[in-house]
Amino acid sequence: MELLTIDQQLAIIQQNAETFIGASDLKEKLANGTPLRIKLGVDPTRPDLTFGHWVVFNKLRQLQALGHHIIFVIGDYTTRIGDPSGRSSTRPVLTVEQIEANSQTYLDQAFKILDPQKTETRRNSEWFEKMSFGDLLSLTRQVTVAQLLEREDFNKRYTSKTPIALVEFLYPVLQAYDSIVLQSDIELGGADQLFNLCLGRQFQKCFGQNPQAVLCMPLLVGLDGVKKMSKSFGNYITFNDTSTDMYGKIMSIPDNTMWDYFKLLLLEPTEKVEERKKQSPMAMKKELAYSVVTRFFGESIAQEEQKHFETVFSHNAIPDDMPEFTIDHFAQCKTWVDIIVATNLYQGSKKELKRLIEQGGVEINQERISNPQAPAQLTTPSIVRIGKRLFFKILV
RNA sequence: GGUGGGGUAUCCAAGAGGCUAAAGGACGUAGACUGUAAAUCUAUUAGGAGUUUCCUUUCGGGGGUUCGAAUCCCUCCCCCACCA
Repeated sequence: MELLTIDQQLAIIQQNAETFIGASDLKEKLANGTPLRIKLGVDPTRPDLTFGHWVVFNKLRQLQALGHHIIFVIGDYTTRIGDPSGRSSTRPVLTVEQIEANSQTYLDQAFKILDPQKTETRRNSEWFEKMSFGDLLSLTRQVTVAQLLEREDFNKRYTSKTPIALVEFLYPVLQAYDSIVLQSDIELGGADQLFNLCLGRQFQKCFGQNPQAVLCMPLLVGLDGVKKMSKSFGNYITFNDTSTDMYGKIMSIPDNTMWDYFKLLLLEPTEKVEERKKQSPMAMKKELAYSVVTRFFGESIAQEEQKHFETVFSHNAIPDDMPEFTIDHFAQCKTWVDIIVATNLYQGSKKELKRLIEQGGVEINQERISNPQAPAQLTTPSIVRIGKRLFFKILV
């Protein structure tokens, strides 16, 4: 890696990036030869990391491979405010306990991609707990309200008369302060973080530091193929999904969105992706799903999932493996609805289930049932299929 | 602090005493067609039951008027705008 020229390094840094600011500062620093301090902050607002995070983590790994020092910041303190980026309303507040629990799982999950040996982990409560009000005042002096209102999300909310809490204005200020504390040379983030990251740059200048470069990665499009992948839209894949879900979710994305996944998640070069666009989309998507599952679970599980997918969806057949449930008090369960509910394998209300049956969404031993009231004939082990993908076996 | 306008299901949004479990979208789910893609069409979208009907919960919270309230009255909470 020492053999790479500065320009080559810059090229790697910028690969796939949506925005890159501060190249000239960075060149100087690279010329010095000391490893750069790379900061990525994540707010533990939810229990799981999504593939959206994967995009940024990939970049961290790339930078790490160049010999730079990465700092993974858990925004446990900033989460108490709630990042307003891209939001149309104030975030709900989390309890300190929830934040702590999320922080823990974030770390566990992040190291599925990042190398724990080479990552410095920090929590920003470390410095914000100690920060004085005076410190905060001197920070807030450096930003103007006009500047904040120029941000698209704030602007929209302001003009549409949606409330903006004062703390939300403070959020970017705190995030920027992180950069000062950590003396970061590059801050990484999603494209929606542009403002926050730039503010860090601005603040570092105010405090006499050499300003950080800003590196925004594109936002990964979600499973719906329209909106960015996000927990709040429910269009996401998490690091903690089962292999089956991971494979299945990828197969359900619209064709046009899979190219981004190849590029941003698997880091395939553009030429290769262009080549893929000429191939059968179905085959390509299977490759994508296969590679992703391999990445998280290994090759043999990926093979299983591929087989499972082909059995269930391509051949519309019954999979080999499925949960089994023994029903010992059959006498009390007169209908299929009762039996299915008794298994606890179906999430949802009874009413929903009845509706599903009426609409032809439930099969018993490959036979569609249509009357939720009809008594169940349960004399032999039966295979229940609900919707397209939920299978289980009832033993007597 | 003053004046005015608001809070309806996951979201947007109608309704202004009974026909309202609450129009219409969006999202979601299931089915058809397919490649678990897109597009399109259909159904459905509070919970429970003895299921062509009944019960419970729901229109910001609480209380009241009425045979009957999302709709009227009282009170509390919250939001928005304009003026200061």
